[in-house]
This record gives sequence, C-alpha cells and structure tokens, in this order.
Amino acid sequence: MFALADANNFYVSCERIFQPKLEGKPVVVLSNNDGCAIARSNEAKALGIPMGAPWFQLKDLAKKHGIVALSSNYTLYGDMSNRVVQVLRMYSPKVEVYSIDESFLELEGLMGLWGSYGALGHALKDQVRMWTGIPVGVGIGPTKTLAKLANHLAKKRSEFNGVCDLSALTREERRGYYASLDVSDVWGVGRRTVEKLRALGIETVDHLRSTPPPYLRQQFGVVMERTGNELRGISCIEFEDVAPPKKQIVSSRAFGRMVTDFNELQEAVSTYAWRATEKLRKDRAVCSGVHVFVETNRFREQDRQYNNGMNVTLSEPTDDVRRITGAALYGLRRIFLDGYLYKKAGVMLLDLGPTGIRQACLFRSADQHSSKLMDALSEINGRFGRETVWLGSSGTQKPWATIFEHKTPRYTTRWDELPTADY
DNA sequence: TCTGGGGTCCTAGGACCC
DNA sequence: TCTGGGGTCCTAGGACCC
Repeated sequence: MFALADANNFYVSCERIFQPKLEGKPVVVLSNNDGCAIARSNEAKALGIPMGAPWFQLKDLAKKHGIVALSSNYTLYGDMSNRVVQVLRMYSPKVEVYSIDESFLELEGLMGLWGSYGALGHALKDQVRMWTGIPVGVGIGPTKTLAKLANHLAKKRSEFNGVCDLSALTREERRGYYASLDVSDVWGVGRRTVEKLRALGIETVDHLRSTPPPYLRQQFGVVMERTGNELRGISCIEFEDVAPPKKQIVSSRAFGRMVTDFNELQEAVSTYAWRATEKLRKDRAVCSGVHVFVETNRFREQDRQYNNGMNVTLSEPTDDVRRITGAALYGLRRIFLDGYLYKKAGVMLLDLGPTGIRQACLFRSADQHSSKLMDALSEINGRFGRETVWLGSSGTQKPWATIFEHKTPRYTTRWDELPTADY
C-alpha cells in the first residue's frame, strides 16, 4: 500500500504561513519574470484563473477582486518542502520525494500501529499542519497511480475530509467514484492521450480501468498499458525511496527584457553555466557535454523568430566551471545571429556521471589544480554568500536579469529576513 | 509592454556491427 | 529469378510530470 501526501496550493500556503492576512483572499504566485500564475489559492481558482495564465492578462480581474500576486520565492518553498518531508519520515521509513510538494510513503506493515490506513493518514495530515503550517491531502491505494487518484478524491470531495483510503471503500463505492472521474484525472494521462481516449469512447476512469491493458498497449504504447494495470491494482511503477542520479541539469531563464547585444547574451549564458555547475557539484557529478540554446519571443509574431542550440562535447568529464562555461560560450558564438530580439537562453549539462569515475583524456595531462580551485570557490561562496566570487564573464550589472517585483522575504533561511512579530 | 523552469521516459529511424 | 538475421547505439521528437 502506498500513500501520497500532496500539499494544497503549496506555494500559496507557504506564503500564507508568514502573512496570515492572506488567508481567505484570492492569492496567486507567479512564475519567473512575474510571467504566469503557477500557484493559486482556492479563492483564485474559484475566480476562474487557470494554471499558467499570463499575469498581464489577469490584471483587470485582479484589480476588481483584490487578487494578491506574489513573485516566486523558491528559497522559501524549498525550505518548507524539506520541513514537510521531515515530518513525513516519522510516519514511514520509506518516503519517495516525488516533487517539491508531493511525497509517496510506503505503508507496508504499518497498518497495525494505527488500526487503519485512514487513521495513519489523518494523523500525518494533522501533524504536518501543526508542525509546518502546510495543509496536505492524503490519498491511499495499492499502487502509486491509485494513491494519486485517491489524493485527487481527498482534495475534491468534502466527505473525505482530506484523507481518502481506497481500500476502506466497498467495491461498489469505488466503482461509483471511478465512474464519476474523468480520464484526465489519472496520473500519466495528458492532453494528447485524453483526446485519443475520448475518440475511442473511453471517458471515465471506470472506462479506462475496464479497457484490456493489451489493447492500451497496442493503441498507446507501454506507458498506458502500465497505467491500465496500475488502475486495476497491479503495481507497475516502482517506489524509489533513493533518488536515482540525475541524467541532465538545466539552467535557463527568460530575460527581464529583450536582448540584442552579444555581450549581454554572453553574460547570461555565463551566469547560467555557473548555476548549472553549482547544481552539478552539489550532486557530486561531472558532465561530458554542454548544450547551449537561445530563443526569441515566440509570442511576438511581429518579430523574426530564431531558435537554435548546440551540443559541445568536452574532451573529458569535468565539474570545472571554467571548462563548462568555455564550452557554453563557444557554442553560443557558433549559434548567435545578429539582428534578433532574444528572450531566453539556457545551458544544459549532459552525460552526467559520478565524480569518482573519470576517463582521462589521452592528449592532455590532468589539471591538478582544478578540483582544488573549485573546492575553494565552493568554500568561499558557502561561507560568505552565494555570489561572493563569480566569473567575470557573467557581468556585474546584469540588465537582462529576470524580474521579481512582488518578492517576499526568505523568512526561514536568512537571518536578516526573519519574520518579526508585533506584540 | 507583459506569456516559467526543470525534468523523465518512450519510440522510430538511421547508421553501424558481425 | 534470386538479395538474411540479429543486434546495438545514437538522435530527435513527442508526451508526460510538477
């Protein structure tokens, strides 16, 4: 048996903990550049604001209804997420952190402690709320896909009060719920698959569940066959309490304004290469390839469009920010074309491997100083703040930088941004 | 004026091997 | 007239997730 604990409107909930006056009000959290609404309070959802709606299109509605918009504060959300996971780990030895606001728990053998899975679910939900302030919903089922579906029910149907254990329902009750749920509510069924399923007359979860898996395989492929089996209670998607090593690392941002100047683009790519390398080193990995890409603004049809990217292979795996940045900037010079309005650029690190295993290059001797230098950089930035030292090629003014106009303090991770209470 | 970022997996087709 | 069988690896594109 699996449980899925999923925070309600996670980013909004994080903000509300430190600004209780936002409780009961329509609140949205915006993506980078304050571009789109990526988290919405229930009140905002009730006003019909869809996920990913561009903020500039919502401004009239916002004024009319007093919607509060906040910039993304990922430092805060990341820290709150860790706190929630800490509580979850008290309830099961096996926790899979699936995303910033969702974790699976394996419940095998734990039922005896609580009398029922539902009791465990309620205890966990109350504890997370009490200790972190974050409201979560809990879904329980014999497969991860069913736990997801149960979580959906826990949140949408008030009779469950935030915790839905499918195994506690009768066969008829389950059937009733499945018949009332749309196929699009199933984990792994996206927009394209929904269209195709509808065309085949498969509209509800009950329909999908009764479709023979071999037919799903033939029509959609092995992924949908698995989903079909999971809905029937046959567990096919593995529980991963130890996260497998990453295969690639990306750092990219849309610019705060259009960029035409090659030097500014170079600063941005250099900055992204730095960030990507930070992540790489945090994972104790090295990369053998770097991909760099640039894009114009696809929404501006009046502009000439240009999207291009390039893979640069490194002569040997590395985590040296100078080599990685050098490769990214080499690629940028190759793909840059003058005369376009660039909106976004990014750097991807490819062919990741563990630091220890490193095929040396035949044609050059190993750089003895590289790892010492990189460790020194990490040490300095770790002790004195993230951007104490950086590469000169990243620039200092960064006129292209991403915009955050409604940013809240990093309440839980910075001494100088701690919340204060009036009394 | 203004439209996010970071990932994974699967499949098909091409190139190549013996 | 007739042209095998069994593989691997790589890449691009699509679909999905939060």
